[in-house]
Amino acid sequence: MTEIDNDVDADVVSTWRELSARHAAIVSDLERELQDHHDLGVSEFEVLDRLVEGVCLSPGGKFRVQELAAGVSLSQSALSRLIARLEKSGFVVRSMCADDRRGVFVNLTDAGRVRHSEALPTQRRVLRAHLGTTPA
Amino acid sequence: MTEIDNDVDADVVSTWRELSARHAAIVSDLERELQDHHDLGVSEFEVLDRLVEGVCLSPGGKFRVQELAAGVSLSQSALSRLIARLEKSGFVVRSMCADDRRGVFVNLTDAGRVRHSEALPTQRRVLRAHLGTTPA
DNA sequence: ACGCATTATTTGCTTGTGCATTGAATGCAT
DNA sequence: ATGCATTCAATGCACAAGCAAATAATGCGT
Repeated sequence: MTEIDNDVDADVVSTWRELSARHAAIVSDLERELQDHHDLGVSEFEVLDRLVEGVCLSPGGKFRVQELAAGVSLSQSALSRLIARLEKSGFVVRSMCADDRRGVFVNLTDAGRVRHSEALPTQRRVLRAHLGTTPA
Repeated sequence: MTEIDNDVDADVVSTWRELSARHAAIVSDLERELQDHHDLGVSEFEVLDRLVEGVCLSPGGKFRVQELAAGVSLSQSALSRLIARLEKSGFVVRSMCADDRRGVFVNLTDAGRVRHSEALPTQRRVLRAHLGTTPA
C-alpha cells in the first residue's frame, strides 16, 4: 500500500460516490414522475422502451425474453415477472414461438405503444434536468 | 419538438444508459465480492464506511441516524432496518442520546471496525477494476 | 428411438426497500 | 401547565428482486 495507491483509491472512491449518488437521484426522480404521471415503474418503462426501439429494427415487433434481458440489467426471473405484469396491464402479449418452443415471444400491443409514447417525454424531461441540456 | 431537441435527447439518453449500465455492473460485482468474502451487503458496507469516516472527524464515533441518511441513498425506514441488522451482527450499537431523546446514536464497535477494514481492500479492488487505475 | 446434458422460461421462497403510519419527544404559543 | 404542530426513529404492509429449483423443449451421441 503506497502513497500512490492511496491517491488512486481516493480518486476512484470519489468517482464511485459521485456516480452512485447521481444514479440514485435520477432513478428516484424517474420513479416518482413515471409512477405519478403514467403509472409505470422505471424498469417497466425501460422494457417498453427496448421493445419500441426493437420494433423499428424488426417491424414484426417480437422479442424473445432473453433478447430483452440483454439491455435491461435485471435477473431472468425479475424480467419474467416484469413481463407478466406488463401483460396483465395489457401492454404486451406473450406467445409461443413456433421454431423453438422453449422461447417466448413478447410483443407490444397498441396500448403499450400508446403508454410508452405518453411516458417518453416525461422520461426525457427528467433526464435533461439531471444530465444537462448540453445544446449543440 | 425540433431536430435539435431530438439530438439533445439522443445524447442525454445514451449518457443515461451508459451511466446506468456502469452503475449496475459495479453494484453487481461489489455485491458478490463483499457478500462472498466478508458477508456484507453493499449498503451495509457503505454505512460502516460512513461511520469509519466520521470517526476520523469526530473521535467520539457517534452518529444520529439522520446524519447517516445523508450520504447513503436509502429511505429512512430502510436505514433504520439496516442499522438493526448491523446491530444484530454486532458491528454497531444503538444508544439513546441524552440531549434529544428522539434521536438515536449509532456507534461502531470494534468488531465493526475490524470487519470494515477487512472489506475495504475488496471494495477498492472492485472499484479500481471498473473505474480504471488512472495512475497519476 | 432413448437417455442425457443444455438452454429458455417460470415459480417458490426469502429478503430488502419504500410508503404510510405510529409512538415518542420536542418546541412554541397561549 | 396545556395543547398542537413538528421532528426522529421504528413498524406494518405490500411489492419487486435475486437465488435456486422446477418445468419444458432441444440437440447430440449412441
